[in-house]
Amino acid sequence: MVKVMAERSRNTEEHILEVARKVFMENGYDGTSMQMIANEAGINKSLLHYYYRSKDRLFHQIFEKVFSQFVPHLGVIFMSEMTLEEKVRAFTDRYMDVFLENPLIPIFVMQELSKNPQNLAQLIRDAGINPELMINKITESLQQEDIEMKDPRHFLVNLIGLCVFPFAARPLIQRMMFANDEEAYTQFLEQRKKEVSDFMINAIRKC
Amino acid sequence: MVKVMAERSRNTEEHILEVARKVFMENGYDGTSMQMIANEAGINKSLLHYYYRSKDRLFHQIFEKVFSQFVPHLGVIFMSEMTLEEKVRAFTDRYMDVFLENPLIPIFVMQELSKNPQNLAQLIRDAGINPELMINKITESLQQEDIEMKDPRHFLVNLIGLCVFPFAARPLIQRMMFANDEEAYTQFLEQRKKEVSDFMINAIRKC
DNA sequence: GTCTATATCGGGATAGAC
DNA sequence: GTCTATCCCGATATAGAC
Repeated sequence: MVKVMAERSRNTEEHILEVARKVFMENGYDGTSMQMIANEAGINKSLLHYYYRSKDRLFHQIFEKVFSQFVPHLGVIFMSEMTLEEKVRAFTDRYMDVFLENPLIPIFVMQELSKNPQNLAQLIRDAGINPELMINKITESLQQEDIEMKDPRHFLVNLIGLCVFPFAARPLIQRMMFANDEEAYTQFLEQRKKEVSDFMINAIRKC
Repeated sequence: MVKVMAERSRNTEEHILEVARKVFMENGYDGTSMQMIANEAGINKSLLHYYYRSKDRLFHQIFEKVFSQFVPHLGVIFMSEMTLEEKVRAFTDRYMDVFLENPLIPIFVMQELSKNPQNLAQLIRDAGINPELMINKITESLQQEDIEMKDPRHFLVNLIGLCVFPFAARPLIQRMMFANDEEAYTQFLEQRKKEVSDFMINAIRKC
C-alpha cells in the first residue's frame, strides 16, 4: 500500500495511463467507465479529466501506444531482402510473440476496427506500412524462388489471419476445444508459431 | 410510406425484430440504444419494452437467430462421409456464401465473443457441434487419404480463421488494399472461396 | 495537483391514459 | 396495442475549495 502510494505520487500521469490501458483492453471502450479507471488507479474521476481532458483523448492515446508496439515491424520484415520463406517465419515468430506477451491486443484492436477504420488505416500508414509495395515485393519473390500462388493479396490476408484469429477468437476456441484450460491453449499458441509457418510455406511450394 | 405503415400494422412484433437486427448488427450491443431502434422502426421506446421486456432479451433473441443461421451446417459437413478435401471445399463454399450474403455476421459475432464466451459456447453445443468428434473424424481421414498434418486442431483453426478473418477485418483490409472499393473487395471475397480451399489442400497434401 | 460537489445528459425501464 | 410522461440511474464533464 505504501509502495503503491509512493509510486503513484511519483508520477500520477503515467500511473493513470498504465491502469487505463489495462482496463480499456479488458473491457473495450464502451465497456469501461471513467469511474472504473479511477477506482482501479486509486484516485477519482476529476483527476482523469485533469490529465487527459476526456475519455476519448485518454483512450486514443492508449490505443496509439498499443498500436505502435506491434505494427511497424510488419513493414520492415516484408520490405527486407529475405526470401519469402524467411519473411514468413520472421513474421509469424515476431507477431505471435507480441501477442503471446499481450494476448488482448487482437481483440482490443478488432473492437475498434469496425468503429474507426479510417483512423486505424491512417495509423498504419503513419507507421510506414504500404501494402502496394509489400505486394510488389512478394511478386518479385515469386519469380526468383521455387514457389507459386495466384494472388499475393490472398497470401497476405492468409498470413495475417492465421496469426491473429486464434487470439481474437480465443475465448471461444479455448472453451470449446481446450476445456477452457488457459495453459493448454497458451501451449497450443506457442506450437502454432512453427505450425503456421510450415503451413504457409507448404501451401505455396511447387511440387 | 403507406406501404410501410401497412406492413408495420400487420405485424409490429416482427417488424421490430427485423429493424433491431439491422441496427444491432451495424452498431453492436453497446453501440445501439433502444431509442435508435425505435426511431428506425417508426415507433417509440415503450413499444419495444412491451414486446420484448428489455434490451437484453431483444438482443439475445436476435443473436440466437443469427447464430442458428450459419452454425449448424458446420457439424453436418464435418461429420459426413466426404473425403477431407471435399469437406474443405464444402465448408468454405457454404460459409463464405453465408457471409457474402450477410457480411456483418462475423463482426457481430466477434464483438459478442469476448463478452459472453460461455453463452456462445453453449449455443454452439446446442447446435450439435462437438469439436472432439470433428477432430476424430479428421484424424481418420489422415489414415485413409494422401495427406498429412501435425495436429488437426491447428487445421480446424486455420480453416475457420481463413474464412472468417477477411470479413472480420474487412473495414481495414478493404481500405488499405482496395482503396475502400466495396465491389472490388466483394469480388476478392468471391474468388477467395476457391483460393482458401486450394490453399488448405495444398498445405496438407503429401509431395 | 487533488479533492468534493454538482451540472447535464442519455440510457433503460415503468405507469397510466387512450 | 400504442402513446406520453416520468422515474431512476449512471455516464461524462466541470466548478470551485483546499
